Amino acid sequence: MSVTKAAKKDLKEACVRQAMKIVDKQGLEKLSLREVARKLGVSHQAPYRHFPSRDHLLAEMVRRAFEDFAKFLENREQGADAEEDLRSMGLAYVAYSMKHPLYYRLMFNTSLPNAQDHPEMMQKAQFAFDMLINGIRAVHTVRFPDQVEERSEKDAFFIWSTLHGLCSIMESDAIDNLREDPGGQAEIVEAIFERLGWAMGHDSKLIS
Amino acid sequence: MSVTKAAKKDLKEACVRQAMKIVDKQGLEKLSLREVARKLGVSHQAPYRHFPSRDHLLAEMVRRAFEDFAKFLENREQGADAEEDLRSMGLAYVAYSMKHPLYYRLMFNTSLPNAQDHPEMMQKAQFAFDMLINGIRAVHTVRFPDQVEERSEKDAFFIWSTLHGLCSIMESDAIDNLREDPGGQAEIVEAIFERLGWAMGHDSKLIS
DNA sequence: CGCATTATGTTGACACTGTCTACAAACATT
DNA sequence: AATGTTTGTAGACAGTGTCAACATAATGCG
Repeated sequence: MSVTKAAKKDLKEACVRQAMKIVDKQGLEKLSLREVARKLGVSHQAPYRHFPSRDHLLAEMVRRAFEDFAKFLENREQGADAEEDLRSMGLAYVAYSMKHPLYYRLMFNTSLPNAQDHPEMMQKAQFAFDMLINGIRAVHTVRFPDQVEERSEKDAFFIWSTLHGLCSIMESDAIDNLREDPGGQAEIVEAIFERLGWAMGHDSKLIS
Repeated sequence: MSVTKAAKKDLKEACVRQAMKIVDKQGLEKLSLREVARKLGVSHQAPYRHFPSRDHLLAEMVRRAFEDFAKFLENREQGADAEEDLRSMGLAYVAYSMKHPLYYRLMFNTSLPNAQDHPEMMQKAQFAFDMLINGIRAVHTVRFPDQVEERSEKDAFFIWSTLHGLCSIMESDAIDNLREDPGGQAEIVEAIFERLGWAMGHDSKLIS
């Protein structure tokens, strides 16, 4: 059996791959170390030689998900200007959460008991967040050159909050359950990006 | 033992209360029907006379959380005008998530395998969402009287996304972990509400 | 090479969990 | 009081994470 062979070669790698496959097919709840071992044709204790506990396997999966996520964001098609490019990154964010909903949940919905016990994981998360901040800085450098640092971080949390909320809500089917006129998540996504643009482009001197 | 007495009186009620207590103290993961029964001094099968499965107990807890949440939103201090009142509701939303983080997770982060199997729960969720939409309608009736229906639902999803994302992110300690200058979630909350206001108050005739 | 140390995998056990079945007690209704 | 229904109990089964003791394969060193 090829799987078993792969396991013999590098069980740690095989465990992670198999765990990802299980999460992808059966959801996070059904993931168990014992089933990973079973599917790989090894004893139920074999994975423990490579992961001190179930949470450590989880953390490694989250780390990879962040890595994959960041790579996906980087490979987006670049926009014409900074603003277009930021929008493109936002759309890529949402696209990823819809393409890999379980990886997305892995990253943002998995409550690791103590996240700071897994620093490599946090580092990848930080990297993804920095991508967002840099995109925003690029926009503000053009639009509000004298307020770049003042605005960027706050805008980053604002945009991230909105996108994360949107993705979480979309994944829960809440949109179709709560709307009177269901269908068309795309319509909602478009409306939200429109409003994000309004909030970002706001120049306080114009209105208040 | 008073707990046992209470259990004898109405075991179903006692189960829910005890389960809430456990979730509050030990987190969602540590919640088990058997421990609920143990703490109540009954056999491990007794709760099954009142809940067909663990998920049904979960669903009942979520239902109550939504009820409690809606009540909390209703009891906010009313704002002077519609706009102030909507802001007050948003702040109450965030305040609740910080005051009862585990109930909040119960509502929005608990992945019930099949949510539509628990209609009473969904109904309470719908009720809470309707409160938000009505608050927004009140604002638009004043501000954009000719676009109320056109804007309200989309704004509702926008605001909800942002608030939900904000609460999720705050609960995960990500803010303090990702910021260079940690501390002061309040600062972030304020910035986000400011931007929500910008996006809401936007009149397309003014800018584009 | 051969031996010793280490890394890796196996087996069995323990304490948990949710849930099924079979039984007993308590209660209500006729 | 007899009967049937609701409610709680006891035991079993399959599943889980994890610990301890053992076996084997790989590695490095004399």
